Amino acid sequence: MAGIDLAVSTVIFALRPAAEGEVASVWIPLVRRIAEPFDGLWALPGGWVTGDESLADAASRNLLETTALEPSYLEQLYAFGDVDRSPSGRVVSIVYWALVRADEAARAAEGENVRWFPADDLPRLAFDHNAIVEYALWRLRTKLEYSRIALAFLGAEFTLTDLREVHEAVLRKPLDPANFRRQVEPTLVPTGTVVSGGRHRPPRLYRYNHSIELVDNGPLGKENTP
Amino acid sequence: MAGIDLAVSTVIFALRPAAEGEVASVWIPLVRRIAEPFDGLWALPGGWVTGDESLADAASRNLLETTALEPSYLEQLYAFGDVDRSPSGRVVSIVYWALVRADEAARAAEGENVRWFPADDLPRLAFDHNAIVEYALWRLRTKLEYSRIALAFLGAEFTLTDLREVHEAVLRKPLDPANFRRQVEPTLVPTGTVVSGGRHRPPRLYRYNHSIELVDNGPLGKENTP
DNA sequence: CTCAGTTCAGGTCACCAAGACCTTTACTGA
DNA sequence: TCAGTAAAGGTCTTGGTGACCTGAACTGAG
Repeated sequence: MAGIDLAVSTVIFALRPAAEGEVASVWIPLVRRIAEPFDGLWALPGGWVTGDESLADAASRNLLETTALEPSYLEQLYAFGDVDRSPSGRVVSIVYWALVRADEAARAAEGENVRWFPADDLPRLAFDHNAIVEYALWRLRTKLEYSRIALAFLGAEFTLTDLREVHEAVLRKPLDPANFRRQVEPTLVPTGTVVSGGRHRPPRLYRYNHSIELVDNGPLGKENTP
Repeated sequence: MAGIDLAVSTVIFALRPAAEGEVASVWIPLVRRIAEPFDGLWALPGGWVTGDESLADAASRNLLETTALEPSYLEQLYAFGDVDRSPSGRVVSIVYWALVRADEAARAAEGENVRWFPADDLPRLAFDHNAIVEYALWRLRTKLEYSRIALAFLGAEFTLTDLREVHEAVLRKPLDPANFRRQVEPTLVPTGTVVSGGRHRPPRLYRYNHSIELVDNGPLGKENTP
């Protein structure tokens, strides 16, 4: 056990709104490494685990420090521990994945050392981080189909079209509005109000149904923060 | 990061064959702790991660050393890292779960310090190991329904009844033989031979269909050893 | 040799969820 | 007032599932 360093990293997903006739898509923030190894390359935000915080706390803290983001959903992804994944010594990384709302994402100061990238078109990253993002994306897409994590991308109230566009952005394919409604409406509560202003029939606003679990993580349940 | 110890533990599942009119059930081997903390209590087999082996290798090695078992399936379960989970200091445990065949399980020398327990009726265990086993059981049962891990409990050739009994043991409920056949038969290859000797129509023997993936772990894929 | 007992193998039927597609509703802006 | 647009709500078909039934194939008792 001697000589093994323990790190946490987080794959942070946010939606970049549709850019004029486009569809929205999934983006992630990366930080530029300013030291060896992989000096100059982009990498997942992360850092070392301190002795007095849980793994999830360490992930949240690092995320706040490096990108100023607070996630609306946070879940452990996987522990990566191959012997040769870091040229500078043995590092085991506990990786988390997080979802942030669009308004939250705007707070992430872009700059010299923090930049957003489209999740499925990344440059070469430091360490094994390309593979990690690929796996995180797979988890996000898989989980979207059997749980309700899409809500973590949205605010407290939203229309069915908002929610459908989140699904379409993550899954990268159009969904039938009528069928989508049938599937998700039973898990939501209408607020009673509608959104007027569009050149069409005004959509209803919905809210979470808190009596239905957001995701089913089995006995682990309560780690997330939705 | 100073002062954090990194351990691996494994939840090992095996089936105990039906005992006279009973149904088979899931059992796990535990080791008795012979030092503080929790001296005398039962715990999951595990140990420290050395600097020159991957996490999965460390799990396999510890499993072989403490219980003489070699799993037919091995997958990472979760990284447990709460601050107070060990009274003797900060320990982060990467936990794996494994499946072993019945013939393999017989090799696990029961003795003063290794004993098998029924998975859903355990005594109080050391550390947070009760919660860990509960989560591992949930994963096993969940995964059984959407993948083909049940095959890891069986040998190379088996009847549909063998396979169905594995499912019934894990899920703790009887399954309709006809419906079960319809669901799994397309994923198997008949060997052409039958088993005679029973007081009934002789069942066919089947084999894996290697052209179909055992489980879908996405881009992580190849970590297991089925 | 025959038959009762047992499980395997293969089918039917009703039901439900999902996808494709259509109609009506309700609003805005020209 | 009307054209355009998306919401809301429906129908129809299909595929998968659970419940259940029938015949096939074997063994062992009488």
